Amino acid sequence: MRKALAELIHARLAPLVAEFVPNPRDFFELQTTPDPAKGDFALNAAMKLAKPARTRPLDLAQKMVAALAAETAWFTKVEAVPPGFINLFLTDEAITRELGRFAEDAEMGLRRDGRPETVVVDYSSVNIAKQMHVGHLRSTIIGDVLARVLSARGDRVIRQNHLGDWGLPMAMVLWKATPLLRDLEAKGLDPARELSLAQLETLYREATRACEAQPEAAAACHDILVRLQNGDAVLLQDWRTITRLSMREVYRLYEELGVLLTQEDEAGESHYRDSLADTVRQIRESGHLVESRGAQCVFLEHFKAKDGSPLPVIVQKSDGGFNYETFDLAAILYRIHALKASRLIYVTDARQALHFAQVFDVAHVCGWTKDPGRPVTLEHVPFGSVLGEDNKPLKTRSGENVKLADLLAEAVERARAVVEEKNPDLPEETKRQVARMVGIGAIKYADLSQNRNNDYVFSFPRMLALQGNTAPYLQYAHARICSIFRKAGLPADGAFGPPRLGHPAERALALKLQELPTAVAAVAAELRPHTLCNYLYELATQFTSFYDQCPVLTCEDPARKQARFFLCRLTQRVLARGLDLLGIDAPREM
RNA sequence: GCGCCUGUAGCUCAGUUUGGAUAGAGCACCAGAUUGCGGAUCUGGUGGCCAGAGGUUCGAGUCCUCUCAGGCGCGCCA
Repeated sequence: MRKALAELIHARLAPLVAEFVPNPRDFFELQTTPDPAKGDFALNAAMKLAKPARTRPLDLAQKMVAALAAETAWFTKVEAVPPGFINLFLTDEAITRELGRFAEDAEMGLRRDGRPETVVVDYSSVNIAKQMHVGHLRSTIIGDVLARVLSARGDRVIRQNHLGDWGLPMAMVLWKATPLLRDLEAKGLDPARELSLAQLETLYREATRACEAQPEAAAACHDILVRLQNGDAVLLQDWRTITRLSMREVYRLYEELGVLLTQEDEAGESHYRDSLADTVRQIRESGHLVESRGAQCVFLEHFKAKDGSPLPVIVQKSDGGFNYETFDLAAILYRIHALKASRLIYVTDARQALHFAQVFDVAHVCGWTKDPGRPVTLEHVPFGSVLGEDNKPLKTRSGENVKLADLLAEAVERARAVVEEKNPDLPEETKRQVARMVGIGAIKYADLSQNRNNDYVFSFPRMLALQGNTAPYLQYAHARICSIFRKAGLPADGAFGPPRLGHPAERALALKLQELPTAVAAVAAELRPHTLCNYLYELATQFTSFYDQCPVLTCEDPARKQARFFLCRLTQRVLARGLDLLGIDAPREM
C-alpha cells in the first residue's frame, strides 16, 4: 500500500517542484500521523521544499493539495494545515483494495526492489572445545534474524560461522587431549563416543592454569600450535576429532534454539590457514605494509595508541605467526572473491568495534572493496552485553559463564509452569511442545526486542510476562486467532472475505497489517531486529482491541462476518510470518 | 590521555541514522467494562526541566559544541 501510494504521490507532486530540486522523491516520504484526526498519512514535503521553491510552506502545501484533490479513488480528503503539513485521508475502498492485494501476495510484500545482493552474515562464531554460554547468545540470535530477513527480502544470503578453531586455545586443548585420545585408541574406543564437550572444556581450563604457572607448559603448547599450523598429520587428525565432537553439541543447541546454521556454514580460522601468507602479500603489494618492532603492520590514520603514537594493525607477528586480524582480512578476501559477496555483515559484540573498524579500514585502503567490479560494503553490527540483575555481566554464583544449555532448560521449565497454570487441560505432549516454543521464544524475543546497542538485563520473569512486549503475548494473540477458526469449524487457511470496513477498529487493523513490509525493510536497512518486534507488538495490540470491539463468531451480518474472518486470518498470517522471521515458533494453541 | 557506546515516567524500554504536529508503550498505582467469540482481555487516568548548558533552525529527544555521570576499548590473546 505504501508503495502504491508513494508512486501516486510522486507522479502528481514531482512536476510541481521538479525545477527546484533534483530528486523530488526524497521529499515525499509518507509519514504516520500523530492521531487519526490528522488523517492516515501525512507529507511534510511542502515545509522542506518551500525554501528552494522560494515560496511559503502553506502556499506550496495548498498547491500540492490541489494536485491530489482529483484522486477520489484514494482520498476522501486532502488538507493543508499550518505550518505546512499535508494530511491524507484514505477511502475505505483504497484500504480494502490494497489489503486484498497484500493478502494475495505469497511473499507478503517483503521482496525488495532492485537487484538481489549477495550478503554474507557472519555470526555465532563459537569456539571449539568450549561450551556455548551467554556470550554467544546475542550474536547467534541477532545474526540468525538478519539472515532470515535479508533472505526473505530476496537477497542471496550466505551464513558464515567463523569458528575459533586454529589459535593458541586450540593448541592448549590438544596438548591435554592428545594423550587421552591415544589412550582411548589403545583400548579400541571411539573418542567421539567417550568424550564430551564438557570434558574438553575442563582440559582447556587445566591447560590455561598450567601455562600460567609453568613456562615449559606454555612452550609445549606453543610448539603444538606451530606443528599443527605446519600440518602435522597426527595433530591434524586429533584436531578434526575434537572439532567434530565439539560442534556436535553446538548443533544440538542450535537446533533447540531454532538457529539455521549448519556444518556447511562453518568457515573458521582454519579455513583460511593456507591464505594467510597470501593475504599479507596482497597488503604488501598495495604498498601499505610496514615493519615495526619486527612485526608486519599497517598504520592507519585516525587510530592512536594510549600514548598518542600511531597504532598499528599487526597482520603478522614478529615470530612469523598470524593473529586474528589476519584471519579476518583473509576472510574478507574470500568472501569478496570466492563467495562474490557485495555486503559483509559481522554480528559481534560492541567491544570488538575497534578491531573491525581497523580491519575494514585496511580492506578499504588496500582497495579490496572497490576492486572486484562491484562496490563492497563492510558492516559491523555491534551489540551490548547480557547483564544479570545486579547490572554486571551475567555470571553464575561461582563467577562462571552461564551455560547456554542451562539457560534454555530453565526458560523451558519456567514456561512449562506458566502453561500448567494457565491451561492445565492441554494434553501432555502439547504442553511439552508449547513450553519449548514459549521458553525459547521468550529468550530470543527478549534479546531481539531491545535496541541492540544497549546492554540488557536478563530476567526470566520479564521475558515470560504475559502482558507487554514479550514473546508469550504475541504467541497468545496468534493462538487465540487459531482458536477462532477451530471454534468456527473452519480451516485456518480457508478463503475469507472480501475485506470490508465498518468499524474504526477494523480500519485501524487493516492499515496496521499492511505495514509489515515497512517494518521488515527497516530491519534490512538498519540491521536492527527490534523494529520488527515493535511492529508485531503494535499489531497484536491492535488486533486484541479489534477483537474486543468487533464480534466475529457471533456476528449477525454474513458479509461482515466474512470480512472479519479475513482480518483474523491475515493477522494470524502476519504474526506467524513475523515471528518466523524472528526465528520464533507460533503455537496454534497454548 | 584518546576513542566508541549509553543517559527519556518510580522501574524496564521505544522514539535519535533521514529534525516535523500534543514525547509513546509495558510494569506498578488509581478508576471503569464484563457471566467474556481464549479475562493470558479491553477502555480511561495519575506520572516527563528527554542528564546539564550553549548553539543551528520556521521547528530539536533527534543536528553541532562543551560539561557531568556510567559502561567498554586502546602494539603482537581471540
